[in-house]
Order: sequence, then structure tokens, then C-alpha cells
Amino acid sequence: MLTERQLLILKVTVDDYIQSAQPVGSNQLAKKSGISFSSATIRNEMADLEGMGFLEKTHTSSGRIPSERGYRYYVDHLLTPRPLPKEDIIQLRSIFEDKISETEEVIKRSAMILSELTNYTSILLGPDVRRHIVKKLSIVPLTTNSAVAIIVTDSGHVENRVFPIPEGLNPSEIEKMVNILNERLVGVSLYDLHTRLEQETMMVMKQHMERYGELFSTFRQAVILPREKNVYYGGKLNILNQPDFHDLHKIRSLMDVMEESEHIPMIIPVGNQGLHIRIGSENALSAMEDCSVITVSYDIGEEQTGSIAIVGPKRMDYKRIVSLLDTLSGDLSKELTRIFRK
Amino acid sequence: MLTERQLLILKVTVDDYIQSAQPVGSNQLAKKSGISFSSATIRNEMADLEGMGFLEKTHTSSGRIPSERGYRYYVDHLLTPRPLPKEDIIQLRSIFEDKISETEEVIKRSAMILSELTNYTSILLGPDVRRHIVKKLSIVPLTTNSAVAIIVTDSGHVENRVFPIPEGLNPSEIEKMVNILNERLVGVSLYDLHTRLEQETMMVMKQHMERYGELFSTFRQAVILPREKNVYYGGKLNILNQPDFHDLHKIRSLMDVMEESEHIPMIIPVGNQGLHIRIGSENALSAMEDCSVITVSYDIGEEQTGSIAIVGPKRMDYKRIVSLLDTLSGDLSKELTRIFRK
DNA sequence: TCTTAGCACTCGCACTATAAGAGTGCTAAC
DNA sequence: GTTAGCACTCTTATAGTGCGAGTGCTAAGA
Repeated sequence: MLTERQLLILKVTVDDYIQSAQPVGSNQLAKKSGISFSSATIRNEMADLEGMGFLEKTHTSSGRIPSERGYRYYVDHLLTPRPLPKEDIIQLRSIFEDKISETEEVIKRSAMILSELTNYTSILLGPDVRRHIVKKLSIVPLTTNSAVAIIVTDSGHVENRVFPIPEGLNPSEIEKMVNILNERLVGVSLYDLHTRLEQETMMVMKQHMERYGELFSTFRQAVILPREKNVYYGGKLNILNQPDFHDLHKIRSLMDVMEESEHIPMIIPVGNQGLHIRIGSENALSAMEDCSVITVSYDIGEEQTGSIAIVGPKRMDYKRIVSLLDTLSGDLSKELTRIFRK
Repeated sequence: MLTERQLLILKVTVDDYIQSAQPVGSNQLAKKSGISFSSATIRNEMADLEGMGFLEKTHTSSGRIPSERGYRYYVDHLLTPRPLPKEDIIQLRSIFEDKISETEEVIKRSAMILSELTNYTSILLGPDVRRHIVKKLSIVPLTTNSAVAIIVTDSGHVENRVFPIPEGLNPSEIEKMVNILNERLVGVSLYDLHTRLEQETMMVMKQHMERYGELFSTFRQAVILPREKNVYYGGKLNILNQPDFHDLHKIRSLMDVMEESEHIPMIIPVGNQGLHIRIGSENALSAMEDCSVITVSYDIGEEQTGSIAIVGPKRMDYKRIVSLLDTLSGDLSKELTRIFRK
């Protein structure tokens, strides 16, 4: 329903605004190469585009800026992904250059490099630790009444927590317990660990081993307490660089929202496969109504997935970010699957 | 050299400015209870105080604000610590209410509560992990050529890292190695672990156990790689609430500086015992020239120490913060020593 | 000699007026 | 259908004005 010329004008307008952050005027556009009609024509077309809701004016006699609908159309129909420049590729590859063998480290690095490359904020979600499989459990006594519980998963992830133990339990008893735990719980996912531990506790209690039951139950409590999420940030402060954000209150609430881990699922919907772009009020959180978020998933092996998100202004360099995320998602999947398989 | 009246005026001026963030005028001061002389007299005294460098004007006909020297004098001579209000004490005590048995958790909570209580940014340094003593070493094989190294210290702290192992090492060989490691390295501080591991590697190599030597040496490398510092923050975003900070660039560089762990020793000088106040340009970092930093140390047992710092504007509520930190330092020392001893 | 009332003076700030500039919408001619 | 021309709108920058808060100084009073 949009004419060729309207498409061209919309595209150039969005591109220009993304680049300059200034409302785009008809004269300015007419000067661009690739535009072979006069500013008056452009004015007419722009008025039409505004009528259709793709552009808006900041005030009566200003140039135009893209509306959310305009960005959406741009993203859906006018985005011509171009190959990444060499420098970007080199930078991205540098994430993997020193063969780190820990998933967590690779993700951390990705978050950092990505934010440097984009000047936006990056949020990376690691794979769901709860789906990892218990490789080994151990209990290391610290004092007469405390010990540290350690769970190693098949991914090399280590969970640990100090917990109280019944007074006067001797080391060989603990060892016996640990053996029972390992016999029965190795191979179980962290997700199932809680219920399984409950069953084991019942079992032990039934056999009238009260003291062990107590140990089991505190061990269980220690193990289920929520640990920090595996969310990694890069360039949290980059928001402060964006000319689009100047209102301290908005910045504050945006930063607040991003740090709060309970909001993360609202920013990055879980289970979203592939690349997604959420523009302005398309985001679930009102604090992000001036932001665009681009998310992409990556795979580790066949079953596990993680997510990458870039949070920036609506006036985001969509073309570049999409290419970057596409590439990084692929690279990350390959590298993390390699680490995982190895 | 300052008269009683000048002291009084200086004190009231600083107090007022701390509270209102507005330059203090003579009329305004004259109205205060406790002031029994006219605004003209106050004007004269203020002019003197300005001459001596304790006060300054923001412009010719404005009220006065304290100069850095003024704050310094106030802090050194006019600070009458008053007992903490009940609410504050209750809040502080809430840090310890659910008997957490992990140093790290307690410190994290302290950072959080402290920032909520002050509306400033808190930075807490945990005890130097490198001085902790190895309680147990273990190696959990993940695949044929990777394993995770785990070090548990006497404090319950767990360091872990995935590292490559020579292909085809069988579990019993690894177990043997772990036994050797434990026999020889339990009781060594993390600080000494590196050199001690080097010696052990040499020893193993001498006995022509090349494959074990390789394991030892990669284990060593894995273990010395720097892990994140034990620095905990609270209220990083509180800076954005302060009316004193409005320049986005300054805010940005201040936040940058605080996040960068290499700058931490410049913010909190290590080995500083007791309470210290650094005002404006007294701080080592130029990004903090508009800030005041109050630091206090706390003890864990007889040997270990940590630090608490509050970063806020120069117009900081010194009285309150000093009382808070004094109390928290004491409470934290008691609680962490208890956990440590237990 | 110290204190204070009085007063002229200085700025910052908020408000208004004005001019310049960028951009628009509309009309009429091509 | 396109475009030149033009009146119009609105922002931004700059200057001018009045008000208010606050100062410094002077001179009178204690």
C-alpha cells in the first residue's frame, strides 16, 4: 500500500534519524544521494506517511521522526542486513581467542565485548542451570557444627553453600552420608534435586537415622535457596551516553528495572527462539517504553538455550545490531556446544 | 582561633546546608533556635569565616556554602556523634536476623541495607580471600579431557574453575593426585598456594611422573587465574537521587570509576584501620572530587579485616553516616567473627 | 568596642519580547 | 504528478526587565 517512493523516503528518514538523532526535514532529505525529487514532493509524501502513522513531528514546524509504527515497518520490511564490517568480526572473534573452557566466562566476555561494540547495554542469559545434571555432591565439614555443601554439575558449574550440621557428627558419618547422596542423586537434574532430596530424607528418617535426617533436611534447605541468577550484563552505563536519554528519572527507573533480576523475564521472554525486536511500548515494562530491545537465542548442545539481548534507544542501529547478534548467536552456539561436548 | 560564635555559625551553616542543599543566608540562620544575635552580626561573622576559607559563595549575592576546608573543620571539630535512632538500629540488626552462616552473604546484605539506610552508595570489601586456609582440594572430572578444580577454604569460601586434563587419565589416577594435593596443601593459605603448587609440580616431575606433572601444572594455572574480587556494592544507582549530581558526564565517570575494581584501592585505601573521612579533592581519584567517602574497617577474628565505605556528595550527612558505620562495623565484626570461629 | 538597624547594591532567576532559522502546508504554475 | 514560491508556525538564542534574596558597609546605639 506504500508506493516505492514512500518506502524510499521512509527508509531514508529512519536511517538518517538513527544516525543523527535529529528530526529529518524535507530539504535535508532532498540533498541526499538516491533522492531525485524535490523537497516539495518529499513534503507531500512525508505528510502522507505521517497521515498513515509512520512518521511524527515533535512540533508543528519541525522535521519528522519515525513513530513506533514507522520503526516497526522499517524493521519488518526495510531492513537490509548488510555483512558485518571486518573490524566487528575481529572483535567478536576475540571473545573466543583464548580458549576459555568455562561457559560462564565465555558469556561474561560476550556481554562485555557486545556492549563495547554497540555502545548499548547487553544482557546475556546463560543456560538454565536447573537443567544441569548433578555430577558430584560433597560436604566439607568446616567446624563442629557447620559444613559447606558443594554440587558439581556436568557443565562444570559449581554451587556451594555453608549450612549448619548437627553437633558431634563425626567425619566418617558425614562421608557415609555423602556416599548415599552420590549413589542416589548423581545424574539427577538440579531441578529435580529438591524433590529427590525430600524422598531421600523420608527414607533416611524411616530407617530411624534421625541425626542423618536432620543433616539431609538442612542440606536440602541449603541447596534450594535461590542463588544469583545467571544473568550477565555489559555496558550498564552506556545508557548514559545516549543523547536520547537525558531525564535522570527515566534513566534511574530504566536502570533499576534492568538490575532487578525478577524483571529479566519481562525483558527477555523465555523460550523465545530466534531473533526478536521489541520497539518502545511493545516492551512489557513501562520503564522501557523509550527503548528497543533486540533478543536472540543461542544453543548449547541440543537441549539447552540461552539468550542475548541488546537494550538501546528506539533510535537504535537495528541493521548493525541484528547482524551482530546473528553472528554472535551462531558463534556462541558453536563455541559453547564445543565446550559442553568436550 | 575561631571564636565560640564563629564555631556555632559554622556548625549551623554546615548542618543547614547538609539538610537543605541550598546556600545558607544570614537571615535564615538568624531565625534558627540557638542563634541569639542578629543577621547583621551573622553576616560579619560569615564574612570572616569566608575570609578564613571555611565558607564560600556560589555568586556575589548568594548565601554561603561550606568549602572543603569548612567540611574538614566541621568533621574534625564540630561533629557531635549522636546515638542512632531506634529505626536505624532495627534496620541494621535486620542484617543478622536470619542467622546466615556465610560471610559473603552477610556482607552482601550489609551493603544492601546500608545503601537503603543512607541513600548513598555503599562499597564493602570482604576479607582478603588469599589469606584463607585451604581446607580441602578436589578435582571432579567432567569429560575425558576436562575437570573442575575445587578449593574449599576454612571460611567456607569455594573457588572453582574448569581446566583441561591430559587425555586418558583414569579416575583412580586423579584420585591419587587429589590425595597427594590434599596431603601436602591443606593448611596452606591461598596466597602461598601458588608457590607450593610449583614445588609439588617439581617434585612430581622429578619422580618422572610426567602426566601428573602436566595435571599439576594446569591445575596450578587454573587456580591462580584471578577471580572476581570480593567487592560488594549497594545502591549503585543512588547517585542518581542526589540533587548535587546533575551533570551526566560527571555521573558517568563517577559510576565508571566505582565499578572498575582496580580503582577500589584508591577509593578505600587498604590497611586503613578505624574510621576515615575523605572530602572532595582529598580523594585520590579526580572523578570523585565532588564526593566524600567515609570508610571504616571491621575485623574477623584476630587477623582478618574488611572495609566498609560510603560514597556520597560532599554535602553528606556526616553525623549520621559516622554513627551508622561505627555501629555496623562493630556488629559486623562481632557477627563475622562468630561465624568464623564457629 | 561590640552589636545591630538600615540601606544601597549585586546577582540569579523567571518572565517577556524580539529576531533568526528551520521546516511545514498550501497554492499555483509547469 | 511535480515543483517553485511563499506565508505561516514554532523553536532557539539573545537581550531586557523586575523581583527577591542576600550581601557589605555605615552609622547609631548599648
